[in-house]
This record gives sequence, structure tokens and C-alpha cells, in this order.
Amino acid sequence: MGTLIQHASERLRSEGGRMTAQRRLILEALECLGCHPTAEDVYDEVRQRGSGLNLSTVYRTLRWLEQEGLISARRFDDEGRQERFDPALPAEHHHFVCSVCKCVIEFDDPLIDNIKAGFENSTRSIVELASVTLYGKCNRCKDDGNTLYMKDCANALP
Amino acid sequence: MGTLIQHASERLRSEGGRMTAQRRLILEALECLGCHPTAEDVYDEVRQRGSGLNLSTVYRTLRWLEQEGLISARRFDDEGRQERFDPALPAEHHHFVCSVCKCVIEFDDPLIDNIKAGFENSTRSIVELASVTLYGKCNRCKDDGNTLYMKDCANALP
DNA sequence: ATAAATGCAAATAATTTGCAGAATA
DNA sequence: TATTCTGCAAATTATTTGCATTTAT
Repeated sequence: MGTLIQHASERLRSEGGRMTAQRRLILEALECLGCHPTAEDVYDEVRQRGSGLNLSTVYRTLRWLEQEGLISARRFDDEGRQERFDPALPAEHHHFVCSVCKCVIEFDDPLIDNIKAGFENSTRSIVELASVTLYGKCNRCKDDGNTLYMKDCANALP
Repeated sequence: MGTLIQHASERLRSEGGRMTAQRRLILEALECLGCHPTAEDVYDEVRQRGSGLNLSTVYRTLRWLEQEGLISARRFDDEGRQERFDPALPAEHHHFVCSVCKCVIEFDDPLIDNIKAGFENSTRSIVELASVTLYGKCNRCKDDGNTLYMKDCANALP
């Protein structure tokens, strides 16, 4: 942790941008939430810590971070039209979404390259990017009767 | 072709629904467009054929077809917030989206089952569904300078 | 005739934008 | 002090819904 704020600060410095209180709060919330929060999750988190800020500011900051390549935006079929923001580095990676607690687990698998290659060969097209999303129940939710949405789940590969 | 309209007619009959002119037009447009159209694509197609109808009716019909399991709705990262409607049978299948002409090619690959199993084993979770989307350039767009959005592309696995 | 479907306009939901005022470098 | 940023309110975009009217059975 700490890296997202650091990276953002550097970008701001080199572009003549300014590190404001709001931006710092949003970056802190992003790091704390971790689990692919929505814009509103970020907004709520900041407000729960007692600071005021506007939802537009959240969106503006998230879009700026996205442009800078420091976060990326995703929509899972599961959820409706809300975007989720992924505070991870933008290397290609894939997701599992738990249908109960809505936590998101990132993963990768070398077989995905084989799928890309297979498709390219059979169709003579060029594959630039793959996005795999798995839906199911995470190990925490699969047995017990958990029905809570956990914004701040700290789920991760074991 | 013809199957979607036939299936829809059967459902209507068995549920006491009615085959209206508008529904027939929407179903025809869906079959003709083929390539994962948006609601507005369907609407435009019907109107270009000279018939009037309302966008709400398009949405209502598409949602009904979705509930019936005759089509399914998807959002690709590529596109903004619009949903695309897939007139195919709802067996698990995967997509390639061309970034130039926006055509969608459906595919499947047995390796996807291995990815699911690998994830289940390493995380002790349950995977119920996988969705793979590949992004790139289709064989038609990869060389020539095509920049046209082709609503009615008839692209398919060769 | 009667239940079901359509059109229209208004409601939602998520996100974006314009602009006057506040805050940072 | 000169920009850059924020807050607010209004605009947009995609989709949904209520209700009076039309239409298929």
C-alpha cells in the first residue's frame, strides 16, 4: 500500500496538477476498500470517515486516474449498470465475482494465452486483449449462509 | 433462420400472449441484424424498413425475450453503457469483439473448463459461470483500412 | 368483449458537464 | 496571484414505468 497515492502524486507533480484534500481522501479510500468499489462505495467510505466531498469529484478523480492508467474501470454482468474501479496495476488480469458477497478476486492463468492463440488461428483475426470473468460463490460464502454485501472484503488468493 | 420467431410464437401461445405487428418486426430485425445489436440498433432497423414503433416497445420485447431465455443481454467493456442483445441460444458461449467494425464472433473452447477447475481448486470456491471476451481486430478489418461500424455484419466462424 | 400490448411522457439511475467560487502551488 | 479544483445544479444517456388508448384473440 501507499503506492497508488505515490504514483498519483508523481503524475500530478509532472503535469502541474494539485494534490488536494479531496484527492487524497479518494486515494486513501481506494486503497482501503481494495475490492473493486463503485464510485458510490468510494464516496460513502470517505463520508463515513467524516469528510465531506461531492460525488462529481469522485467521478472526476476516478476518470483522471483511469486516464493515467493507475486504475481501470470494469462492468460485471452481475451488477447492473454501475462501473467498478480496480485499484490494481493495469497488467492483464482476470476476475472472479462472488454472487453472494460481491467480492472480487483477481487471478491469472497461462491457459488464457492458449485460448487467444486458438481463436487467432481458427479465425485469422488478431486478439489484443482477453477478459475472463468467473461467477460463483467464494470459499467464505459457499457453505455458510452469508448474505452480506461486503464492500471491504479482504478476500485474496490463498 | 425462422427459429427465433417460431420459438417466440410458441411461448406466446402457451402463455396467452399475443403476436403483435411490433413484436414480429422486432423479431425479424433481431434475426436480420444477427450481430449482437443494441436496443437502438433494433429500433433503427425497424424504422428503416418504414414501420413505426416505440423504443419502449423494443425494450419491453427484448426483456421479455430475455426472461424467456430466448435471447441474452451483455455489456462489453469496449462499448459504453449500452447493452447488446444476443439472439443466440443461451448455452454458455464466449465472444470476440472487433474494435474496428464492432462485429461480435461467438466461440467456445474446452480449455475454459480447465480454467474454471483450476480456479476452484486453488481457491476452494465454486464457479458457476464463465464469461470470456476477447478484443481485437477481425480478419476482415485487420489488414484493410475499414473504419465502418457494421451493424449487420454476417461474420461467423469460418 | 376482454385481457394484453402499445405509445407517450414522465421517472430512474449512473455518469458527465458548465460555471462561479474556493483553494493550491 | 494565477491556475487548477471543487461543489452545485443542470444536462446526458440508457433504460424503465404508469396510464390512457389501441388491438389481438
